[in-house]
Amino acid sequence: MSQNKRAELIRKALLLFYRNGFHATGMDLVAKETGVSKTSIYKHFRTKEELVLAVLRLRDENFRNWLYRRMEELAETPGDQLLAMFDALGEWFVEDGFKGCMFIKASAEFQEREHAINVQAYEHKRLLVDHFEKLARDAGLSDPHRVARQLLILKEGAIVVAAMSHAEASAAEAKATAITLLRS
Amino acid sequence: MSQNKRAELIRKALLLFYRNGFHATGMDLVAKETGVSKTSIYKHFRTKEELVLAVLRLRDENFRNWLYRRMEELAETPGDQLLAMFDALGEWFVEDGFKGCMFIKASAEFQEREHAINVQAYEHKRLLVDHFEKLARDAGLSDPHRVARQLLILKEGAIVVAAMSHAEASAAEAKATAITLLRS
DNA sequence: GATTTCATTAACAGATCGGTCCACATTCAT
DNA sequence: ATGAATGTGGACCGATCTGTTAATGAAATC
Repeated sequence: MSQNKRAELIRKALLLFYRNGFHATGMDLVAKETGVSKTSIYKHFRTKEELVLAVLRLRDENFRNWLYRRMEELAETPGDQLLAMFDALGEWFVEDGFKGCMFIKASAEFQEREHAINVQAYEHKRLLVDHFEKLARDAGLSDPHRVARQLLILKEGAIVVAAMSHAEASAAEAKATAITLLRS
Repeated sequence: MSQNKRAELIRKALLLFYRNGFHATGMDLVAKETGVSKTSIYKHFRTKEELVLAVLRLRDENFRNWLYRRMEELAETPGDQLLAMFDALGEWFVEDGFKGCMFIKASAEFQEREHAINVQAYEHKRLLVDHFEKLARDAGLSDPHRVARQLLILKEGAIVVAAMSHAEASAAEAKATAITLLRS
């Protein structure tokens, strides 16, 4: 299997897991939908868990790249970029395939805290917070670490509310909260 | 099976589903751990889904009762009670069995938005928002509905962050955000 | 062109899934 | 005591789960 086909397999598996959930998506379905036989899949991933981890790595890369780029496109200064994150999220919420945060869902399905999947999901959030903190520091805010974590809470909350109730408004509400936060 | 045993079954099933997840907890395990045979379980619940729904009803009742009572115990005025919610959440986060929000996890595992389980999870959040809104109105805040939804976002975000990283600090961070919000 | 190598596939394990059937134990009215 | 009714548990059902094996096809090397 070429590197291309491997990447394509991960890409398609991501869509399946995102749409149907991890436990609810069997490897037979993955094989059928990707057109790659189970034997070939298991040649490259020793277990389903390894495939899930590869999918989460791809998701982390895609999501952070998209979010960071969109934040830069929507605002100039670091402070405005932090606020623009919620505009970017609002765009995501109204996309057709939006189904909430894949890492929250992964964390919900694999509960043991030591589990590699949970560790990776947490790593994704840590990278986000680090980025927020850098922006907050560049914006000259007094407690960048604290602000970054508060913004993470607002982001996660907005995603959860949007996923459960199709309430695109949650992005705007979280942004309004962030504005009062950054002005305080 | 008496009404008592039925309630006991739901109570024990709740712990299993909360700890292990819904799909990952089979009915055989439920039978084994509750000491009730599958035949008896299926006499009272036609499907696993019905049992899950009963569990979520119990969880909704328990959680809201606990939260509302704790908010009242911790603060006198409606405005302070809204803030005290985050102190109550902080107490929850450090409890031994804390594993995040059961409704977020249910919603993550049963994705179809029309699914009865999702509808019920959303109903839980709606009842919370209604309560927040009532308190916000009693506190004389200018836009109670908006504030209530912003507080919901903060609550969900704090829970998600706490569940993924054992960061009890998230309750305090969310509270600090809420304070700036209510003062603005 | 023969042979080695590798990838792919269908079929198959063994376990577990949600859900059912049946034989039996218990209770109750007669 | 006896018959009907009810509740219970363990064995069982087909489907599906993750993961493997054996046979096949194609491509590459000599």
